[in-house]
Amino acid sequence: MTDIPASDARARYERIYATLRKRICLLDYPPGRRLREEDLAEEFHTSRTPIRRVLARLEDEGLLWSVHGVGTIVTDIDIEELSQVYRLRIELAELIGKLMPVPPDQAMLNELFEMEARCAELASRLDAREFARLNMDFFQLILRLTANEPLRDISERLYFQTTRIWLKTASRFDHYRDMLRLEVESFQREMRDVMLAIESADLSAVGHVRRAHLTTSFSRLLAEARSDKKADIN
Amino acid sequence: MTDIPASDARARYERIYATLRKRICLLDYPPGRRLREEDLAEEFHTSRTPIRRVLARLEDEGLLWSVHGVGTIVTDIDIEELSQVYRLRIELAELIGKLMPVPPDQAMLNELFEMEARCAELASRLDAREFARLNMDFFQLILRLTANEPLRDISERLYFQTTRIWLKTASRFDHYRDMLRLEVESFQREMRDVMLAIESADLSAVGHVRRAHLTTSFSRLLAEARSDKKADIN
DNA sequence: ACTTTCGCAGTTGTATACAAATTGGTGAGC
DNA sequence: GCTCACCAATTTGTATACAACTGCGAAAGT
Repeated sequence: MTDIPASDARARYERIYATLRKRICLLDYPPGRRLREEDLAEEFHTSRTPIRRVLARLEDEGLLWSVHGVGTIVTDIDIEELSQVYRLRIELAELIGKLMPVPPDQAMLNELFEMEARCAELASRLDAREFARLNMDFFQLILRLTANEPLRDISERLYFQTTRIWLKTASRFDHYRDMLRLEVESFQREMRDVMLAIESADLSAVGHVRRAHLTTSFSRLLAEARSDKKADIN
Repeated sequence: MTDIPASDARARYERIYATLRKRICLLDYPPGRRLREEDLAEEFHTSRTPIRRVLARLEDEGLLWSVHGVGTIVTDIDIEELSQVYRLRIELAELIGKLMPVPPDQAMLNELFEMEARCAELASRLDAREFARLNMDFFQLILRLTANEPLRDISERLYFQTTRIWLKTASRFDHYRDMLRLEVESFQREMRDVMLAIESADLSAVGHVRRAHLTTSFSRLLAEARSDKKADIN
C-alpha cells in the first residue's frame, strides 16, 4: 500500500478551514464581522466555490452565519448559551483519559516542556492573544492522549465553539490584565497538574485534573460576565 | 420578534440532507454504492451546486467519500472501527438524562405508546427495515429528553454513524431472522424499561437503562460479527 | 500471448455568469 | 419635516461551462 495521494484539493480545503477557524477563535475576525467570499477567494488564490465549502462547514459548526443578500457573518457568542457546551466539555474531558488512553511518547513530553516554558514566559509578559494560542496548542496536545477518534473530533469541535468567549469577555473589562494574570496562573497550575498525572502514568487522572480546571475556569468566567451584565443594567 | 423567514434554501438543504442520510442508514444506498451528483440534482429538481453542499456534509460526517474523477461512494463500515464510536455513544447515553433533563409532556408519552404498539406489531411480522426505522424514531424521541443542544447534535451524529452496522451485519447471516427476533425482543425490553423509568420521573434512570441496553446490544453484534469472520477464515 | 501505452468516456472539482435577496439611500408626496 | 415607495448597489445562492482526474478498453508493439 503506497501513500495516499493526499488529494491536494482536500489538503487545501483543510488548510483554509483551519486558518479561518483560528482567525475566528483568536478574534482576528470578531463576532459580527462580515466576511466576503470574493475577498477570501482572492486571498487564497482560488474562486468562490472552494471557499464556500469551507464557509458552509464553519456555518454547520456554529462559527459563521450566512444570510442571502447580506453576507457571511461571524456569530456572536453568549456565555449563557455556551454554558451547555461547557457542561458537555466538562464531561468529555474525563473521557479523554478513559477511552483508549495513549501513553505519551518522548516527543510529546518534550512538547509539553516547551509549552510550560512558553507559559512561564507568558506569566511575565501577559499577552492575551498569545495565551489563547498556547491554550489551543495545549488542548490539541491533550487530545493526542486518546486514540478514540470520534472523541477527539467532537472534543475539538466543542473546544472551538467555546474558546472565543474568554477573549471576548475579558476584553470588555477594565481589570482585563488582572483577569488575564489570574487565568494564566490557573492555566500554569493546570499544566503542572497534568504533567504530574502523566508522570504517574495515570491518564484517567489527567481527565480528572482537566475536568476540575475546566469547571473552575468556567465558573470564574460566568461570575465575571454576570457581574458585568448586572453593572450594565444599573 | 417575528418568525424567522426560514430561508427555504436552508430548509431544502436540511430536507435533502435528512433524506440522503436516511437512505444511507436504511441501506437503500448500501456501502460501496456510487451516487451521481447529476442524478440527485435531477431528482430534487435543482442543480449540482446545492447537492454538492449536502454531499460535502455527509462526507464530513463519514457517511460518504468523494474521489475526484471517480464518484461519490457510500463508505463501508467495519465493526472493529466503529467500536470506538460505540464506546462513546455508551458514555453519552448516560449524559442525556443528566444534562438539562426535560420532563416529557403528554404528546411525547403518546408517541411512546404508539411506538410500543409498532414494536409489538413488529415482533410478529419481523421486518428488518421497519425495525431500523422504529429504532431511529425512538432514538430521536429520546433525544428530546435533554435540552442540551450540543449533546443532542453529537448524539444524533454518532447514532447515524453506527446505525447501519446492524442491518449490514445481520443481512449476511443465514440465521438472519433469529438475530432479528432476538434484537426486536431486546428492543422491546428497552422500550419497556425506558417507559418505567420515565413514569417514575427519573430521567437519569433512562440514561442507565439505555446505556445497559446499548452495551449488551453492541457486544451481541460484535460476537456475531467475529464468529462470522472466524468462519470465513476456516 | 502478453504487456504497455494511448485515448475515450465518465465523474468530481473549479470558475464564472446570472438569479434572488437584502440594505441603504434618494426623492416624491403629503 | 416626515413617511413611504422604489431603485441601485452589494452579496449570497444557483446553474452551467469547462478543467482535472480516473478507470477501462482497445490497439499496437514485442
